[in-house]
Amino acid sequence: MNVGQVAALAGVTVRTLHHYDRIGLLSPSGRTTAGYRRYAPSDLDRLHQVLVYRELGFPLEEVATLLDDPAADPAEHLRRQHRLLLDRMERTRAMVAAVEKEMEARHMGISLTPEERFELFGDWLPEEYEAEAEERWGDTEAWAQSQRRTRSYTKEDWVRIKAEGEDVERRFTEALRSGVPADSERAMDVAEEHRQQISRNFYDCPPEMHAGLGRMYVEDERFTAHYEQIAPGLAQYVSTAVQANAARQGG
Amino acid sequence: MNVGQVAALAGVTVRTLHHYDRIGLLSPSGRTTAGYRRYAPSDLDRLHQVLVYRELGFPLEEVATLLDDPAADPAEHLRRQHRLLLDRMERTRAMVAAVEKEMEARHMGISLTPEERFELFGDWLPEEYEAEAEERWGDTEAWAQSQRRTRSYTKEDWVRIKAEGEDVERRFTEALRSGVPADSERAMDVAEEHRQQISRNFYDCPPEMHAGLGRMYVEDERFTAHYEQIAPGLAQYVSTAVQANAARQGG
DNA sequence: TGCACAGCCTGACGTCGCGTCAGGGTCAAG
DNA sequence: CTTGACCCTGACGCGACGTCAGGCTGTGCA
Repeated sequence: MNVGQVAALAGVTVRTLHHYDRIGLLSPSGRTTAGYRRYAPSDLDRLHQVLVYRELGFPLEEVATLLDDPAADPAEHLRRQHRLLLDRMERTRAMVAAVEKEMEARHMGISLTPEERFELFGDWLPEEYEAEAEERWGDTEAWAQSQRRTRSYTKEDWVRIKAEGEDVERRFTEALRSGVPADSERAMDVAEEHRQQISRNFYDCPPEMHAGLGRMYVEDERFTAHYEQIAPGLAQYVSTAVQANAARQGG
Repeated sequence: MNVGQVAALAGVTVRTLHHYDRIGLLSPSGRTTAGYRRYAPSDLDRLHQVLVYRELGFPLEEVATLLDDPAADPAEHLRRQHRLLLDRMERTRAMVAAVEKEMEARHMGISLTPEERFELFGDWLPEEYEAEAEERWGDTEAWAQSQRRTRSYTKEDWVRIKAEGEDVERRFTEALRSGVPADSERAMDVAEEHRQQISRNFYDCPPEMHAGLGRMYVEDERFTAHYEQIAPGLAQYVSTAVQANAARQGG
């Protein structure tokens, strides 16, 4: 195969293949008399490995050493790639969760701290941080207030949305107080309205995601506190109702 | 906050913040009399957005236009980031599946075509490809043979592993022929041995992953053909047994 | 009070992984 | 035998920083 064909097959440019040849990462196993690069099947195998490692963020030089390691059989590469991909999955899942948390925080008018927001970036060393935090950045409450002030809301929208939210919370509280079980139809109906309210006012929130929020209400103290402040036991109640409703929707 | 503090918090280098200042992507809202950069809370918010978009692969200039768009409120950024992260999840999931497929192909001695391997890279246009494939790359069987020949196995290991695999397949076939249900204990036990064999000889294969392989046996004609060639109905039988065994393990 | 040392500043050059010409040879179809 | 698609080798450019160099600032402690 010629460069152009390989490039088309692999989804890279010809220039990329030239580059890989130049730096010795992937040299075609043959040339025509005219100097055309000719790629053999084994070259394609190697190119594939290169692209996977590249996608995983390895610098090309390191890819070369990995692939040129005579003690590494193909299965080892596959295992490593598999492991790294699972790592990426986990990282992405965590980022999705973080974005959803932020969305929900906005929804509830809670302000996350900068530390929480940056938690996913860099190799976070909590113990190193904890001690220095106060000294370095002083009064955290001032920060939080500042955060709150700098948020940009259209006043009237905010008022309406807030009223809607409080209405749902009030109905949850009533249900809780009158002893209606959290997985009852009544509670689930309020949960469903909660979900639709989020979808209308903030972001598309399918049942599965709503269930994730429900879990967060009991797992994250910030959100737990918001509900517990309204009525003791409300966090767990809302959490259960929301998850039950999601299960009902799911089938 | 000074640059160093912001850098530590966000997990980037000071140089990166200098760079973002220089290109106008993120200029601190203040300076001390000595010229020190002073970052306000709102600067941190922006930095966070920058890092998320950067992580998602946006060039910095585009990040700037996104963030400077006056018509885009914070919620819109969150929604976009959420969508893009879900896309990435899906892509990663597909790559994991591809690697697992490749591992299993090796396990069974099946050779995937280069097209299959590259399927995930570049925006794959199958219809454009289909027609030209034969003309451009000729006899696919020759390719496949070549692939097979270029694989590097230690002969004796390969013989042993192959014998083990055939043993399990034989026991599956016997179970099928004697009318034992695929979700019976006997069939599941063979499935479990199948799983452990993979784990020993090829790659760590937890029950969940094994279940994924089971699904592939009926969904991918290449693997279906392998089993159907041994005995009609074996592909579905193995698939069911493997998934039943995974369910048994899982709880 | 002085000074050591961590932290900040602004150039300026280097690196990595290519993109993008420029200038010129090759090959299959018509 | 020409036309147009495809190939070659430089060579320069670019994005997103890394990495000094040379010099100013801020602070803990002797």
